[in-house]
Formats: sequence, C-alpha cells, structure tokens
Amino acid sequence: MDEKDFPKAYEAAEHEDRIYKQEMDSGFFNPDKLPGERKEPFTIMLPPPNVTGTLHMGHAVMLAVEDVLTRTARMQGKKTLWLPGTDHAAIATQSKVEGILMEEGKSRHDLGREAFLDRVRTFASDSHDTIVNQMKKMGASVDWSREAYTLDNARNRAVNEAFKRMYEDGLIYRGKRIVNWDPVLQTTVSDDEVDYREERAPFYYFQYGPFVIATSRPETKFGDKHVVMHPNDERYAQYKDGQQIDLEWINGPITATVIKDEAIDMAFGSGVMTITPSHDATDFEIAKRHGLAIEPVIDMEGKLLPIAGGFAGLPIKEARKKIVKKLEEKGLLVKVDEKYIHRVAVNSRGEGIIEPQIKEQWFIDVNKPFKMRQSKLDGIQAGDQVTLKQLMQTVVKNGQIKILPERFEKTYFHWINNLRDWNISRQIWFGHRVPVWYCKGGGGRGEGGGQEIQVGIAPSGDGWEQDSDTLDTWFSSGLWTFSSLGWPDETSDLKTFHPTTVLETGYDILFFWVARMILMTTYLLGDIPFKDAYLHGLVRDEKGRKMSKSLGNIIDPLEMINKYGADATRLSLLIGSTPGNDSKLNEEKIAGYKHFTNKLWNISRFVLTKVEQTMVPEQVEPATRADAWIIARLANTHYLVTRHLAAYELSAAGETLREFTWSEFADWYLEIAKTQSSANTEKILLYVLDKLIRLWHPFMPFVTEVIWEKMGNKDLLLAAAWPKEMVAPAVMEFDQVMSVVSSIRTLRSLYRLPPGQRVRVSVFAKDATILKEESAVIETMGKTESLTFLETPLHQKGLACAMAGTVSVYVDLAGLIDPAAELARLSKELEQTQKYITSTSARLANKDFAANAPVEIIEQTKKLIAEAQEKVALLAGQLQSL
RNA sequence: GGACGCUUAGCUCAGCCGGUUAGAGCGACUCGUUUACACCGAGUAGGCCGCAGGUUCGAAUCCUGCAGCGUCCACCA
Repeated sequence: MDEKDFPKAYEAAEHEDRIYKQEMDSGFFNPDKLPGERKEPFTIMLPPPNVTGTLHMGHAVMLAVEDVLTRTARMQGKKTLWLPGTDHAAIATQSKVEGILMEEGKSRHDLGREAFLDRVRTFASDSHDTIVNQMKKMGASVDWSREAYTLDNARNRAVNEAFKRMYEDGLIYRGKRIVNWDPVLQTTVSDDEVDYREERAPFYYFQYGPFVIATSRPETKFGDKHVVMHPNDERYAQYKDGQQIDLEWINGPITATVIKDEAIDMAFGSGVMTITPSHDATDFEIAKRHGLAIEPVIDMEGKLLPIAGGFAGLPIKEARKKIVKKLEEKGLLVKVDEKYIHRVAVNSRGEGIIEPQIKEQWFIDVNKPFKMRQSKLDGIQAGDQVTLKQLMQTVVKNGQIKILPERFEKTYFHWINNLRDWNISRQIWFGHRVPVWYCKGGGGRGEGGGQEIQVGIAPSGDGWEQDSDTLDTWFSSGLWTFSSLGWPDETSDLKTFHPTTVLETGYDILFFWVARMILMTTYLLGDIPFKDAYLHGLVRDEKGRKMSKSLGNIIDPLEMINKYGADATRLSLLIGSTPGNDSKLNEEKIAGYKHFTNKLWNISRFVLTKVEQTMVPEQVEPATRADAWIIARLANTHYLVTRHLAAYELSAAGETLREFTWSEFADWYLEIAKTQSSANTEKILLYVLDKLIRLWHPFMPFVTEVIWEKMGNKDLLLAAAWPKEMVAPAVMEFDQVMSVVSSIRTLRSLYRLPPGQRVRVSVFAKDATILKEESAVIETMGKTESLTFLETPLHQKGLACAMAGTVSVYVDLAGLIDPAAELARLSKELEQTQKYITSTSARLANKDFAANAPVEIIEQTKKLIAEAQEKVALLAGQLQSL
C-alpha cells in the first residue's frame, strides 16, 4: 500500500459517522441477520436512559462497557442482541417540563391534562432523538430494529397485565398510608426517591402543660393532643398511660392524653414529645398502635387547615414564625436552639420539600404469601407459597443471579430485609395510568350501589372512569428485560433471548431498578431476568466530585468524542477503572488514549505499507527467535484478553492488550522487522496485525474497522471471528535474551554513535557460546541502518547489544562509552541480584519453609535462584572484561 | 445509629480467596530522533503497600483494633 493512502495521523472525525452507518446498514446489529449458524444467545438490555435531556459520562461508561461485551460476544459467534430503548422516567420528565413551563409563567393546570401531556411527549421525543444520536456517536452496536420505550403501547400492555396479575394475587392493594408528598409536583414519591439535605433551622422548646417538648416544626402542633414518653423513663413515672392533662396551647386550653410508647428515645431532648400522626411516619405508627384519631393539619398545597384557627390558609413557612411569636407572647416558649441542624426531606426527582401526608395510594405488598404459578427458580416450585421478598432473596442466595462485585450482594440483602410495601401510585400525569376503572353509582353491575371496579383491561360501557393516578416509573422499567421482548405475548424473541445474559448498570440504581427487575421477573415469569448483574462505578471529576451542572464540572461525552474520537473516549472510561468503584476522569486521560489510537493506526500504517502481500496467512512459522517470541506473546495475550473479558475484567483486558500492542509489537518487533526483512517476516506482521485488530475491535470499533478496511477486507470487522486459541511456539526460555535486545537504531541513539562508526560485535547463543565474532560498521543505507561485518579479528568485550532473531549480538563499545558509568551500572545490578540470591536462598534453607511450602513453590524458588545465579555469572563476566 | 468501601510511586489507579526482586498510565529527569508514529523512541529516579497488633515457614494480600476519607441505608420529635 502506498503511504499516501495512509495519512500519518488518524483523524477520528473523518471516519466515525461513515463507519457507524456501514455497521448499522449491514444489519449485523440484529441477531437474526448475523452470518453463520449461531445457537448460543447473548443478550443485554440497555438500561434505558431517561428522556429528560442528554447523555452524560455515566451513560457513556454504560454504553462503552456494554458495547465491549456485545461486540465480543458477536465476534465469538453468539446470537447477540443488545436491545436499546428509553425510559419515560415519569416524575423526572414531568418535573423538567413543568420547570420549562414555569419559566413561561404557566403551570400544568393552565394547560390541562391532555395539552400538558402533549407538551411532555414533544419534549420526550426531542430528548429521545438527542439520546439516539449520542448513542450512535459512541458506537453502540444496538439493534435499532427492536428499540423500545417504557411508555409505548406494547409496554403499556405489559404494565397492565403485570398490574392485573398482581392485583388478582392480592399483592397490589389500595390503602391509606402515610406517604412522601411533594407539594410542588403534587405527587407522592417512594421512600427510595427521597433525599435528605442538611439544614440549620431553629429548634424550639415549648412548655406543654407540665412538660417541655421540642420541635423544629411548630406549625404541625395544632392537632397534638397526645404527649408520649418511654414507659421506662423514671422522670415521668408519675404520669400514667391514658392520663388526661389540661393545659394551655396555641389556640387556647386543650386536654392532652399521656401515651407510653417504646419508640421514644429517652436521651433525646426532654424525652417527651407530642405527636402529629398526619405528617410524620413515626407518629403515624404510634397513633395506629394506640388507636388514636388521625387529623390532618396541613393541606396538599402545604397550607394550614382550619384546625389551625386563625392561622388557617397560611403557608408553612409564614405560619411557623407567627405561631412561635404567639407562643412566646403566651409565655410558653422555653428556649430556642438556633444551631440545630436537621435533615430536610426533598424529592430527588424534583426539588419539592417532602411533607408526609396521609393519602390513599396503591401499594405492592412484599410480605404477603401467594401461590407460585410457575418456577424455574432453584428451591422454589410451582404451587409453593412464597412472598415477593422471598423470591428476591432466593435467586441471589442460590447463585442463579450473581451480583458483581460480590460485596453488593450484602447491600442488596440488607435493603430487602428492611423493605416496606412499595408505593407504586403517583399523582402526576405523565406515565402509565393505573389500570383500574371505577363505575360510580350502580349502572346495574355493582352490588348494592357500591363502587364497582375493573382492573387490567379498559371496560366497555358508560359510566366508567379510570383512576387518575399514574404508576411509578420503576414499575414499568422493572418489566424491561421481558416487556422489551414482547411479553405478555409468548414471542420467539422471549424464548430465545430471555433470561438475559448480563445486566450492566451503575450501582446507584441497584435498589431502584435491579432489585425491582428481580421482583417483577421472578413473580411474573418464575424466572430470573439476568444471570449476572455487573455494576459499574460512577464517573467523577478529577477532584472526585460528582459531575453536576451547578458545579460546572461536567465533561460532555459528545464534546470529547468530537475532540478526541469515540475510541479514545471509550478507552478512557474502560481502562483504569474497576467494577463498582468510582473513577475520576479528566480530559488529559482521554487525550492520552487518543495517542494510543494513533499508535495503533501507525502500527498498521507501517505494516501495510511495508508488506508486498496482503493475504493474511492462516498459520505462521517462526524463522527467527524474535518471530517465535512475538507469536508466543500474541498467543498469551489472546488467552489473557479472552479470559479477562469473560470475567468482565475489561480494564485488565484493555491493559494487557495495550501492553502487547505498544511495548512488544510496536516498540520491539517492528524495530526488529526493519532489520530482518523477509517474506516470512511480512507474513508474521500481517498475522499479528490481523489478530490484534480483531482483539481491539470491541474496545475501539471505529479505528479498527478503518484499518480492517485498509487491510483489504470486504466484510465488516463487526461480524468477523474472534481469533481462535493459538499455540505458542516454545520460546519462553529466551526471555532473558529478549529482555535486553533493542534495535540498532536504539543502540546508536543510546550511545550516540555516528553512522560509519566501527564497532566490534560478538554473536552469542543463549547458552553464552560464541557463534561468531567480527568487526562491523554501522551503516545507513537509505532508510534503514544496519551492521556491516568486516571480518576482522574480534575482541572479547561484549557490552550493550543489538539483536538479530536467532542470536544475541553484543557490540563492543569500549572507548565509546563511559567505562565508569557502565561499571557502576553493572556493579549495582550485580549487587542487587546477589542480595536477592542471599535472601531467597535463606528462605529456601529455612526448614519450616521446606516442611510447609507447596512443592511447586519450592521448585519455583529453586528455579529463580538458579536463574539469578546465571545472571550473576553473566554480569561478573561483563564486569571483568571491562 | 447501622452497613459498605477506600488508604500502594509526585498524581490517577491495578494487584488483594497468602508464594518471583510490588506494577501500569500520566508527570519529573537524562539521552536520542531526516527513519510507521513527537499523538515518537531508549533509559533513570521515585514505595516502612495508612498506623498498631495478631495468624503463618511466608502478609500489600487473611484476622483484630485505631485513624483519615468517601458512599449507602435508617432517621432524631
């Protein structure tokens, strides 16, 4: 190939879009269109990104990791499906659109349900397009023909069916519970979606009859007619459970009742508190335990109700000050702690401050036993009575699902143990509508005029109204692995690709999503959703902070791709990080991998412009020691990379490959190839390059496809075969020699020898026998440099070296280098080696070691000592000749 | 309050179900480069593997305690 067809620098931007299009158009992203007979399925469901905007580095990691796994599987001949999609992300998306509306001075109520939903759909659709484009830029080899959306019609059928089955099994129920209410978005959120923010707020101590009570929320205290203390609290032993006490309170005299409950922390504050069951989860439970009346104080907009008397209608914040002032005037304010820090609950998907409220909501009961319909789960059979919690625990405990890294299994079990019923209804508009219809006022169907309800499928006839709530977004994403394959229909996709092979996602959504998928799948299919759950870490900035808009530390994947190429961006996210651990990213790192991309490009440039032939040989025979060595190293690299990939050790796989590519193939063998030009060398160069490009492809799809193309391949690398296991020639014993060789060019630069310099050369075999000794001249012939032997008598002083394949070439550099420095270097090395021999021999001589260490360790130790002794002899000889 | 993780070279991190003289990338320094590639090459320096104990023939690796940092869960009226 002519050099001008092969530019010196790889410009990613010139190739990437074209390559992606070719790959996509090939149809190979679709498992049905892959060439060859493929039986073993490999499935990954893309964790669907939220349609809330654009992709960030976290998504980029996910795409990079999954693409490596997918492309590897595809090359390894598996029936490979990576199914893409997006998530409607109910609350997050609605909140985003409401934010946009707010800037226009409108609210969703101004638009009405349908107009608002249209607006959200437009936004979601725009986001979707942006996301799809970004995924393509990353090189994600997903099957676009199977793309799904968590809120499309097919998924809605799945949601309704799932809901129906759970309802019929009594696992979904409707009930009045205390829930996390977001007064801004006017919806409940699940426990997992509540974040806590630390805030300094005044902490008030009030006189409440004979007691002092403490609170940071005086505005909730109107309805408090019960004062609670621990039954074992000596200080309040004189007060009995149920005792009535008259006292003066905010709006005048009231009668309070004493309650004894163990939920009280005696050490906190005064050890006495009043309770507000309507607006506090703990208080609610106490009230239920003691059968107390539950009266709301705050309305759904966050304003005080008539129970507050003169304060009714005031928003919380305003009311608080006024109430404190009033209590102060009445002389009931004991003291104020201004330094109190408490944690404020906020909606993590919006920004509203959570106000616990009592609402009628839909729940999934995780503790209620039901009869298992079907089961492929180890230890559970069809007909068994189980709970959802048990299902979730069983499949991880019995090893059917492996969570990687393993330590997250502990976290997972801990979460399940503390799991409460899952609130699945939301009062927002965007999302799957709760599939329940009510028929009010008779109509002939209902019995005794009660409200009739139908679940799952929309009823025909008049008078029916659908529940106005929507479902938690995780309800639909919990079905993802099979809803995306057509469930509840028994599609052939479902049979072929489910359970999926691996779920790859960030550890931050272990609870939200991973656990819920396990819940839904084990319940609905009696099967696992995936075999492995591989959790990647979070990408942080160089200071270890989360990337966020407010910090302005976001590294935009698209910008990096434009600047450094998708391959470099991918490598920077894949290499140098381990599963489950966060990693820090900075632009320099990405730039570094751009250099590597270019290196691979130039390796190919060298090989392809040098070789005459272009046919990649099936097999190669080493003609020189260097040949044997590089083939052996390639075989070893292939073995390690394949094994690492199978174990999800992507970073280790990448590092192994990089080491071989750069340090061994490029820096070493290519230099040798310059001096040992032959048809066989060319074969080997092509052979190694071919394997290398294949092995790199999952990591760097773009540059490898381009090189592949330049190698004269007509078909895409995408569907090419992963190299078969290679047999390494037996060259390991030459290790020592190879480790000191370098090119003549290097030799010359190292010792600053001008061309034409006369040197003396000794040619040694591995066993140190001298094969040939001659004088030589370093000559520059055209582009290459070589040693020209002069057939003059030779000297014994062999020092630094060049090499030729089958032998070591030691060049006598006496008089050309600083003898003192060389002496020092050799002495130091000798000393170190001797020290090693001493300590290792001592260990070997230890009788406890001999008695206890395994044989192979002892053998290994002996071998190492022998090798070191050999080295000492060699070094000593060199020193002496100096 | 409960749990988990991290602490290894100047920086970012591998290694960790015990076993070669503890590694890589970046950075620093020295030298080289009309050569596939300066998006380059050859080298050098740089480590009580957080601290203190313990187990073992042998510990960066296992156990205990401590310290610092981080994350998650629960949540304080």
